[in-house]
Amino acid sequence: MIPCDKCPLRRCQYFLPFTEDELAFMLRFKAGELTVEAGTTVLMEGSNSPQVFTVLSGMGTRYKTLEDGNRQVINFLFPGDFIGLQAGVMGEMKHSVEASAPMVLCVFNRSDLWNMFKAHPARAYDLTWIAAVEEHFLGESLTALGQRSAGQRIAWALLRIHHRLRAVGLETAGVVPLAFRQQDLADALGLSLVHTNKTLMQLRKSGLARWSDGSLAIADRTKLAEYAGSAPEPLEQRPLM
Amino acid sequence: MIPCDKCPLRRCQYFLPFTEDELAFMLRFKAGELTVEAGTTVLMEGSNSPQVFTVLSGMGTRYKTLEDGNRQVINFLFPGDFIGLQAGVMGEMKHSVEASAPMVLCVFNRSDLWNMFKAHPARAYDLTWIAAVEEHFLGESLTALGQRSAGQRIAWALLRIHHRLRAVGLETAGVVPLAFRQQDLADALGLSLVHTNKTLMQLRKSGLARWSDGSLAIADRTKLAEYAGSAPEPLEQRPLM
DNA sequence: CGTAGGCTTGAATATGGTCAATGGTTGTGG
DNA sequence: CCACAACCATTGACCATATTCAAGCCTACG
Repeated sequence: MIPCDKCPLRRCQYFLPFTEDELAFMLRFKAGELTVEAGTTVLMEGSNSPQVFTVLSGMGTRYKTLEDGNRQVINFLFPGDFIGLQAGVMGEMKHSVEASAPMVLCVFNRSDLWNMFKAHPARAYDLTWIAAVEEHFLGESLTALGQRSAGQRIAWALLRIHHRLRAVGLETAGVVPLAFRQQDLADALGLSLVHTNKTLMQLRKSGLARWSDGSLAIADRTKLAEYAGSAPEPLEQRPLM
Repeated sequence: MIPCDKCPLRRCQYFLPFTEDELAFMLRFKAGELTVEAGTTVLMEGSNSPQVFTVLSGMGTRYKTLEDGNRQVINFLFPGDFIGLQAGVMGEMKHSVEASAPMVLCVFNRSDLWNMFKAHPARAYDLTWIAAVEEHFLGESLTALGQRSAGQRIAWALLRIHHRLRAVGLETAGVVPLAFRQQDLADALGLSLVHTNKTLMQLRKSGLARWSDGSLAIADRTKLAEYAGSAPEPLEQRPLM
């Protein structure tokens, strides 16, 4: 198990640094590590997990399944993302979590959360901050689904994913690894698989973005952002739990 | 100014009750009241408000405006909703807030938030809980936009609004007041105004839901939920800030 | 009385969905 | 080593849902 003081994520500028005090707390707070292979369901909608997690490495999806079998991917999970807040404070998960690639998760005990609020207000504040960031991103997603065309949505999603992976140091010469299926993206953006495929093909042919064989290459982010109809967002720091 | 111990919202079963201790804290925490008329912008995207709010009465919208002038309504605001978390913890609002009807807001100083985390972990925990509830609702909205047809979306939205207003005691014989324009609903659901209008008309003709002149009447919630393709959700309690 | 804002309606159009079939790759068992 | 199944990506044809455009109506308000 990687102790928090040796956590590779702490080297990313994307995350706010820990104070000595916080680091000491996290070392005790981290209860273990969970390694899962691609395809594993980590948390189930409606479950009452005794644990909460932080993604240490790998990728996954949060999603909801509807009565009619349709699926909505709420968002994609990348290193540094916190999982299980709803179970943590509300007592029940409102969506499921599945690994799309081999994943390593830091495990925390839900019962320790309350202690954190009592004894470590700074960490509690950070957790709320993380929740606010999540809320912000969901608002962005909602805006994409509500106001953008299929092409713009896909461009926007690829940009956002690229941006997020760059933030955790997974980019090399404009290329990032991407472990999802086209179906996942389609389910995230409210598009059919067929249309998603055709649109991705267009982006590929126009040279704006190339996603195939688990790799996403974006040559000119500014141009893609223009196509997506969204300003390229700056890299804002956020806390890491 | 209504002191928190006399807050009418506390009488709603929808909200978890305060302990004596919490009530005492809230009495000091509440810094004032803000009364605005319909059409007023309470918070602007990008602003760095020194205050955060709770809706005491009235209705409003959270929304984002895009480069092209399009607008996405993130959600509707009702009594008991907390506003400004993002500015509170992240330092900047990511959406705007506008009053759709005369609104009274409880005002809190952003600078007191950190004191709350240090001195009142139970209230801090509740704030995180509120954030998690918000996240849950946004996920539901995302699912509605991504997976449901126009008719289902509108039925779903009307149900949810009805449900929320019932929770704060604003229902009388299946009827709730509703201060929004059709354009607001259209912008919330990613539909055009024209199509929203026609769909509302259909719901009216089929007798499932009747929204006109600022009143929404739902005769049979079960039937409407069936039409919306969603299970009628139970009333879950949440904290009030 | 004139204007503005919001609601209503019809017709033409387009964006994206559905259906159906094919190809490539991987893994498994005979 | 080959046959087969499973899974995912790809493509074409057709169709439906929802958008856009355009106009008329009603009410509130100055």
